[in-house]
Amino acid sequence: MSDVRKPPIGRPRGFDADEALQRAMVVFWEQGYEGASLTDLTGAMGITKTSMYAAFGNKEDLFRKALDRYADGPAAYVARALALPTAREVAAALLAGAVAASTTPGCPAGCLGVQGSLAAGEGGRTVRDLLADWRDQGRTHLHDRFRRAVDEGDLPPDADPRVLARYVTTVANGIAVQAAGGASRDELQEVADVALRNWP
Amino acid sequence: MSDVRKPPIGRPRGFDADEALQRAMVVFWEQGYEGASLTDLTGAMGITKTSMYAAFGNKEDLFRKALDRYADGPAAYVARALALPTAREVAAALLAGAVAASTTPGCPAGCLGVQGSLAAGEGGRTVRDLLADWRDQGRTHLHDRFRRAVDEGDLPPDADPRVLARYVTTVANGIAVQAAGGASRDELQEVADVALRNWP
DNA sequence: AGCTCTCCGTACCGATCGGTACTGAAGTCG
DNA sequence: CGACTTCAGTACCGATCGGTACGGAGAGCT
Repeated sequence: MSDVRKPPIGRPRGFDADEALQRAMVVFWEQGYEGASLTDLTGAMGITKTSMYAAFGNKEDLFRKALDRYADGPAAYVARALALPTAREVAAALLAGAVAASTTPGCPAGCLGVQGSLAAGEGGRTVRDLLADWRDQGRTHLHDRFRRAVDEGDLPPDADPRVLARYVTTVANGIAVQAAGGASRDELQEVADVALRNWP
Repeated sequence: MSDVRKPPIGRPRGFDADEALQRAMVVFWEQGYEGASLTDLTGAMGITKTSMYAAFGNKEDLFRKALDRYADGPAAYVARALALPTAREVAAALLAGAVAASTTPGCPAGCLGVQGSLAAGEGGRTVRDLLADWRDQGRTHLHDRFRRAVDEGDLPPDADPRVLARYVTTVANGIAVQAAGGASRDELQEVADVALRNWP
């Protein structure tokens, strides 16, 4: 913590760590945490195991960093949606973002935060809980946003921001599952539209 | 196929195959297909690997049989819901059933058909596709049921049974993900209620 | 009894898992 | 240049993966 910038002594690394992390994220996204072997990961990253361990720690650390990158990249729509002026716009943008992110051509179908690890064996419990916390954090932010909307009169006073946040999150999660099963972008956008027809 | 009943020659098996399959189903439900090792499975089943292979084939066959059992057991609410007289009752029973099955005390949280395998490595693709087909089959049945409801005048003529079926399925899948993340039965039932507030 | 067939426990198979030690090359400094 | 440091590749680690060969034990039949 004393010196955040360390002088580049020695041979500099011969690969782009950002690019490598991006590739790793895609592999985790497609195959899940347990389903992605180090061979799969390093193969896609274009580096050897040694380089991966030196640069990222271990498999679990790599997944954490990949999840951070996912949050800042494909899942950045969440933060953008939360900043919109009305609760209805927030909900609509969140679901539209989930549909878009889960059906982006060239990217794996679905959501890393869901299919990265839903059920896991002994070794994958930590990551499973990490993802559960990650999803729950998104739901909590939405809850806070909807509570504010009630305070501001944007949502009617009898609206329950807790249940609404859980509802929107549930639909978004369901969209991810549907996308993983092959549903198309248009089909899922129709679902998102239906889900908001009853907005208070 | 010529003789469906084969005489019980030789030593009869010393364990209850139904009970063993039930235990295996629970392990798959809790840990997913790839996350459940043969050691986990046979340990919970109370038999050895040899007995398992003799009685069920291999791991993939065991999963198939466990999924069948899941469909006839915890997921039997689907067939019951489809037989209800009105589309609204069908949808409500389906979501309530998903909530109940995903939050049954003493059973793993969530739905085997979802968390059994959403994303998988090389070896788990077959099972992943099997589950995707399984989910899609449920959606198709719901689609048929809603189309019939439109024909019968139970649903308004402008209702789109395809989108409605996809919507209900999506919410049900989302409920499973939420349950896997620790959501309670009451919270999810509230979500199910909200999801049906706009029913046509 | 004696035969036959199956069950079930052990011990083992090659492959792969995540992770590491070691080596030689290659870049950056004095 | 020469010292230093980190790179990347190979070869390997013990553990575990799904799956099997084998052999003694036990139950049903004649």
